[in-house]
Order: sequence, then C-alpha cells, then structure tokens
Amino acid sequence: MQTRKEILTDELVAYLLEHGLSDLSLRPLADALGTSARLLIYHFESKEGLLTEVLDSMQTRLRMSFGGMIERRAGQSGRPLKLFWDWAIADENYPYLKLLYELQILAVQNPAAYGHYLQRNTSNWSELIATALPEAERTPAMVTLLGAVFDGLFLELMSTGDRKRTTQAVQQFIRLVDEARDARLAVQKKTAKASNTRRG
Amino acid sequence: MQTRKEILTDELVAYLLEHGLSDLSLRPLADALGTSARLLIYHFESKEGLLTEVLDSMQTRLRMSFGGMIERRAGQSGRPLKLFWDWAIADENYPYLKLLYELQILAVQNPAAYGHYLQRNTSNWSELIATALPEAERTPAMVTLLGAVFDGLFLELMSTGDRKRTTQAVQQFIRLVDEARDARLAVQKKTAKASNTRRG
DNA sequence: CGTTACATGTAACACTCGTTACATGTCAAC
DNA sequence: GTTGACATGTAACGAGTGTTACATGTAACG
Repeated sequence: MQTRKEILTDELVAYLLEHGLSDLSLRPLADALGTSARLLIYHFESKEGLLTEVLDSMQTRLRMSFGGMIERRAGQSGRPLKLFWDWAIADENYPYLKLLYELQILAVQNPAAYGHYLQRNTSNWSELIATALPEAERTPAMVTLLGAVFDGLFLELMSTGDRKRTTQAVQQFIRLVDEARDARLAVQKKTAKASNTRRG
Repeated sequence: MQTRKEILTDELVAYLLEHGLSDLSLRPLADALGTSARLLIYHFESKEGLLTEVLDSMQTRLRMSFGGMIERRAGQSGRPLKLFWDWAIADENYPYLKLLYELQILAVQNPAAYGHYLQRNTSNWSELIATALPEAERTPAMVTLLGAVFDGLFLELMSTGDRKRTTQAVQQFIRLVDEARDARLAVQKKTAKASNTRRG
C-alpha cells in the first residue's frame, strides 16, 4: 500500500515535470495539489527536504527506464549514441531529462543552493555514452566532445523543440565519426602496403 | 563626458558579470555600489529597465570585441571555429559569454520573464560560425551540430573550468571534420577514375 | 537671492517567501 | 469511550521583494 507521502511524492513529481524547479514556491504548489503548504512541510520537513526526495524519486524512475532500454537492446549493439538519443527524447523520458538539465544549469549559476542535489544525481551521461566508443577512440578529448554534442543538442532541443533537426545533427555527428575512422584505416592500410613494398 | 547613468551602467555591468543575474536583487545590488535602490529605480525606471539597459550595454561591448577580432584576422582564414573558441574563452570575453549563456538558459526555463531580453540579443553564434563552413557542408544538420558543439563545450567549460580539455575537444572536432572531408574527396576521386576507366 | 532641474536618502506599502504555533479533524486501539 | 498517533487547516511571523511618497541635498541659471 502507498503511504500518503508516496502519493504526494508522485503528485509532486508530476508538478515539477510540468513547472520546472527554478520558481518553485510552496503555496502555489500546495494549491495545485489541493492542499496546504503546512502539509508539505509536515511530510517533508522543509522545502529542501521535499526537493531532495522528489528528485531522488525522479532519478530512480529514470534509471529504471534506462536499464530497461539497455536490456532490451542487449544483443544488437551499434550506434549507441543514436540509441541513447532516441531514448532521451522519447516522450516518457524527455521531461525528466529536461528537468535534470535545468538542475545542472541552476547548479552552475548557484552551486550553494543546487549543487548538492546534483551530487546525488551521479547520472553523468557522458561517461555512460563513452563506454560505447571503441577503445582506440576513447581519448579524453573525444569523450568530452561526445558529451558536449549530446548536451548541446539536447539544450537546442529544449530551446527550439525541433526534434527532427536535432536528431539529424546527431546522425551527422555519427557519420562524421565513421568517415573519419574509415579515412584513418585507409591511411593505415596504405602505409602498411608501402612498408611491405619497401620491405619486399 | 559620462553621465551619471553611464557611470552607473558600467558599475552594474561589472556587478552582473561577477554575480550572475538569476538572484539579482535591487537592495544588495545598491549596497554593493554604495547607493540605494531608490536611485537605481530613479535612473532605470524599474528592475526590468535596468536589466534591459545593462544587457544591451554588455552586448555592444561584446560585439565590438568580436568585430576587433574579425578585423585583426581578416586575411588569414582557416579554423574559424578555433578562432571563435579562442576568442570566446579569452579572459576579457569569457565572463560576458558566460552571462549570456546564463540568460539563454534562464529563458528556456522561464520564457515569460527572460525571453524578451534574449530577443534583443540577436547574437546567434551558430549562424555566425556557420558562415565559416565551406558551402558544400553548410547543411542544416551540420550547422546545428556545429552550434551544439560550441554550446556544449562552453557549458562544460562553465561547469568544470577545464580550459585545456574543452579546447582539445574543439580541436578533436575540427580534426574529425577534416578527416571526413578527406575521406569524401578520396571516394569522389576513386569514383571518377572508375567512371573514366569504364568510359575509356 | 530665488528658482528650477537633477540627484539622492529614508521610510513605508503591498506583496511573497519558508516556516511555525495552535487548533482541529480522523480513526484505530485499548 | 477515551486515548493517542497521524493528518490537516488557519493564521501568523519575520524576512525579503519591487516600488513609491516624501523630503532633502546640490548646483547651475535668472
């Protein structure tokens, strides 16, 4: 059975997903849930406690969704960046990621107020995606670049809502990486041949 | 001669660059400048008016710096992305760009409050950098990607302060684009030769 | 010297904020 | 039926917000 607090938490998650967390205020929040600010403080001790619990709840929800996606695609590897992108912009995950980006950015502006929420969210996407890179390409610069591409495109999506163009940009990036890899391999082959010729 | 308002504006710019604009409040601001909230309202009509004028002033300052950079490098083209990046992270420009990114992100969260400041800032970087792409590569996907790389890396720089790693990521991206271009050209050449052979 | 425009400070207003004191309701257990 | 834990509402407190009313200073001009 769900305790009153759990029910409240679910409602709070829904509210936060819709309204974001930068202007969160107890009274309007309580009104929207049909209750009073007093009750929220009663159950969560403080506004900060409320945020902590609600964000934690969101994070577990998101982790489960991510785990499910990984499991489903277990065998078929390839284009992990695209897989991850598609997962991130799916209707059921997008609002959560959007909120986490809001959090990340609020923390940059105001680490004192928001920093410690972020530390609980160990969800460092770039590291996650990085494991998908072939080891030869997993340099710090490449990992940073990969993370930045994801962040930059997701923020662009948040600003403009243009799923199509941002997704094409993801694919453009993948193509770029592939073509560059091919080019490198071709050079290696040629060098090898030349070296053989010289030796032979 | 500088009017009192212009002097104030300069001081306000300095204050904003240091404190960001998300928790801007008139009284602490006035205290920091050694004056009163009353005076700020007197000169700028309202908090919103103040922000508008100060952000405008910052924008013109930034545009001049950008123009100067372009002029200095007029002849020597090549790696415009790297040029732009180096300009953006230079000590004298970085705080301005940081603030504009703060603004951009506040606007995503709260368009009602911050959206119209952004509209005055027509500084759409991606369009600017895009003009540096060879026309053949100036597809919407590539332009979006380029902008996202810049945004993502700049935000990473804002979060971590790691100039070195983010700059290496910029160079990694440039290398990627170059290698991919070479690969495409190589394929074209081969196709052309094959086609000649067939014809000949 | 008086007037007039600009500049500035003090104190208040009306509001919102997170939080709390106090009262009351509900409902199961003894 | 009374006790006691949980749940909830109303109203207030103290602090902070942007803004304004009112008074005062400064300095140039007639």
